[in-house]
Amino acid sequence: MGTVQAVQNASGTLDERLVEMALQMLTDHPAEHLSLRRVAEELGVSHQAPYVHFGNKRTFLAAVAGAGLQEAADQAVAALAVSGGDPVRRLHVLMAVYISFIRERPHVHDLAYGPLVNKPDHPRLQRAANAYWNLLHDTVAACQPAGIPEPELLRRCAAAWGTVYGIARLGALDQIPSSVPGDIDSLLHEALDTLRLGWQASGSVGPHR
Amino acid sequence: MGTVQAVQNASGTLDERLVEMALQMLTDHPAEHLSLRRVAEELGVSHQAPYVHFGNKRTFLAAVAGAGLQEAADQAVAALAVSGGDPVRRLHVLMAVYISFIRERPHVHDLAYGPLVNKPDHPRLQRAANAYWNLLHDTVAACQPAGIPEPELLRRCAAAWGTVYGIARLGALDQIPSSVPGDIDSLLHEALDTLRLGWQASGSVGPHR
DNA sequence: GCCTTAGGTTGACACTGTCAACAGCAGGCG
DNA sequence: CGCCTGCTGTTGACAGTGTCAACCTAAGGC
Repeated sequence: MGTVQAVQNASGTLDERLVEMALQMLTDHPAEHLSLRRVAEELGVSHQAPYVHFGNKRTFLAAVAGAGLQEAADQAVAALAVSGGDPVRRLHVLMAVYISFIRERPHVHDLAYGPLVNKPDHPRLQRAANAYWNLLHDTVAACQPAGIPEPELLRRCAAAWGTVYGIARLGALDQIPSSVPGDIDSLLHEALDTLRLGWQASGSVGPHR
Repeated sequence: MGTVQAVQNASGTLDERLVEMALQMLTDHPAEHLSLRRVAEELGVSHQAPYVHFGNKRTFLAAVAGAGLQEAADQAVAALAVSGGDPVRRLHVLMAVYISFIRERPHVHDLAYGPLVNKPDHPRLQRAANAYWNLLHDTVAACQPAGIPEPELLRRCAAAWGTVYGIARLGALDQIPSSVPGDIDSLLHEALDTLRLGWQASGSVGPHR
């Protein structure tokens, strides 16, 4: 059944279809349980087909991660495009999109930022990761006081990313004890606000608006 | 060679030795690449021995994660025991120990809090995770104003954990762009201080000292 | 003395990633 | 035209994996 539908949906070169199929499989199962052979079989090609195009599993997974991450970055861009001009609001929008990425496609996120692949494994992953980071950089920058030095800005980007990443991932992994009240979303936005308040309190001026 | 040394180091019941051997192997390689058969072989027993005691790989890994996490929790207790009475300092000590756990035994940490195992998979993991959380809870609590309601305290624990976890893990995975200046440690302590400042600014009173 | 049971072994199975060899088929060039 | 070269893909094999089933063996209880 799955095979038939997959074969019907034949468009683009084989390597693109392989990546797309893997991405589709990642909605249900984590990357650790993804088998090159099953991806090929689902597409009705031989078990060696992925190997022809990508050389080894790691490279293939990196290509899949790159495609998935680029998709997420595109969604973020789209969301930012309709979110008005207020910098703080834009930051929350970006983070909300990132969180929903982690929640809705956890296996893709884990793959892209996990230990299974490295950014140099495939140029596509490298590009997508850069795109996402630049998005974060620009959005955080708009929330900072005018004269903030670039090094400090970069450190705040990393801190904001780490905070959101950490809480969202712990939540997605169901590691936050059930005794903690409220949902992950509110926890996240609260933490982000706390971080901004802390910056304000420690740094020179308030947020730039 | 490895086998000989391992067999010489024969003490305790077989299930304990299996866990210890797996823990030892996790210093070099991630849990994904850990094979039940190689653990058994290294101990000079049959490939089915782990299966006799733990039933399946998941349960075995959960037992390994429990042992490793308990070890880390013990280290944290030891560090707190000699860190004086200042609550803020104690929080930083706890986080420093946690960070060094992530950095020095990343595969054990990833196993314990990653998707490969769940807490219910083995009582030992459940216990160790609870122990660590309680440690965090008490240490964070001591930094809060006297009358803070328990729900808010729990949320702050989760936020602090998520922040440290996120930054430390991104760092351990080498995901923080090299353009970000400074080392991960300073980034972490800074983020933790920023968080505390934010709590101070938002919450009613300052930290309890 | 026999039976039960826990601890451990052997052998098999399906599945995985990867390697090697081969097949069709396009295009370039004599 | 004939040949050759490279790309795209296949088939077959190999070692390694988790797991299942059957067997063995030694200790302890009745």
